[in-house]
Amino acid sequence: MKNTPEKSKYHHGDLRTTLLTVAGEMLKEGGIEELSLRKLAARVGVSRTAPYHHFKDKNALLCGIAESGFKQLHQMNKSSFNADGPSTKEKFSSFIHEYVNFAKANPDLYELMFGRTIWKQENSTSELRDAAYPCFQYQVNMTREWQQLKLLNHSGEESALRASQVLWGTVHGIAKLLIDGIYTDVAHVEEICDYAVDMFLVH
Amino acid sequence: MKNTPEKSKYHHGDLRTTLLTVAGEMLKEGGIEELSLRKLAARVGVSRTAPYHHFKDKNALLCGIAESGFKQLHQMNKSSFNADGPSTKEKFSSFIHEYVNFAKANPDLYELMFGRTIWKQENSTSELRDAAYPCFQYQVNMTREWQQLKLLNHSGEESALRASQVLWGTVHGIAKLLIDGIYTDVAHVEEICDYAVDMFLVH
DNA sequence: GACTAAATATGACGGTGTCAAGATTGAATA
DNA sequence: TATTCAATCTTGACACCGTCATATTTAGTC
Repeated sequence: MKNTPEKSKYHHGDLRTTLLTVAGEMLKEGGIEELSLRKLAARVGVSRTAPYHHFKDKNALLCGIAESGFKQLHQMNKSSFNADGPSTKEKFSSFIHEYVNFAKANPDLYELMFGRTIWKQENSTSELRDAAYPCFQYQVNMTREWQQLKLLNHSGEESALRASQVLWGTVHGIAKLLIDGIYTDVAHVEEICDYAVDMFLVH
Repeated sequence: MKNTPEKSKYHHGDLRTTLLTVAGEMLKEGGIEELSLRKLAARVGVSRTAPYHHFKDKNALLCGIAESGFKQLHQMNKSSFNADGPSTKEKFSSFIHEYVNFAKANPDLYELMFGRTIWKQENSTSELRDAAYPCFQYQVNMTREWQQLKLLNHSGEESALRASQVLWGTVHGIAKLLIDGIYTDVAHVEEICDYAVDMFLVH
């Protein structure tokens, strides 16, 4: 029975999900550079090559981790945007803050999700793309609404796609500079985000 | 004589700079993942451990490459900002475009310069920081001037540092999303930059 | 010419991802 | 129930990698 998530005897029975879970833990503990297939296998208590029956290679495993990250991020955006209480302007501010804080709270996961390791040279799994693209698209949709409500500073012809690319670029850039250790004053993240919000809002 | 850059007989005589040059070439050709100390040594025609007499470890070599990258970037910003012809508004636009295009033209170098490999966990050389920090500071100075000329959209108390962090975040984020293969429509870079400029300018 | 320190080379170690081939197991079939 | 079979797991091996300890060669100085 595949559906008993309890540990079987010799055939692990649930290796795939276990690998993803433990790999996620290792990522959180020691960063991507501490995550090797061999250590992972050892920690799960399985031989070095056992993971290869569930993931084509290391890249596929990383894609699997990133995939769940995008689902998380997408969910976060949705529940924030669909909240009842706050005004649209507040929701825009929330998006900026929550996005950056997501990256700040899960630095290594975020690094993996948006790193070239996964995206460059056809490395991305189709499952990963199926999780990531809707997440990207949702950001465009949010931006379209903000734009239609005349919230965003801009002159000339409007484009939800372009505006979204700029907004996303901004939060992504701030997050990256923070995560990678270039913005060293982690304490001031909220101030930076507030300032970004203010620079984008029409006054 | 140290100052003869011609190839000596057995003692290379100029290994340090040669290593930096060739490593830069390899970076451009095959990306950071193709750049190993062993391949580099082989290509230069020297034993595997010879580089260790000129760089403490691989990280120090990478810092050396990044260092020259920051000097390039700094120089680019300076000459653009000090140009005689264009208006201040045009210079602001130039900064955005040139920054992103620098990253686009030297993707692997840029990746290295701002990657966690170099910056995380005390990896950065003091020489690297001496090249990078003035480059960062210059961006703050440019931003201060744009701010004083009331070019940038914003309400409330102004901060050159915060504004610069947001602007830098934006160009960095756009560059990264581009480089890492997430923005796949490389052809539209200029449009995205134009849109960013428009969103930041006061109207 | 002898000496010293810098520069280079060789050998070795532990680590990595991954492939090929064999062993074990659970489930379906006969 | 007995047999077969495919999925799963293990062992062994290979080619890389960064880096250390050690030996060798060379360039410059007294």
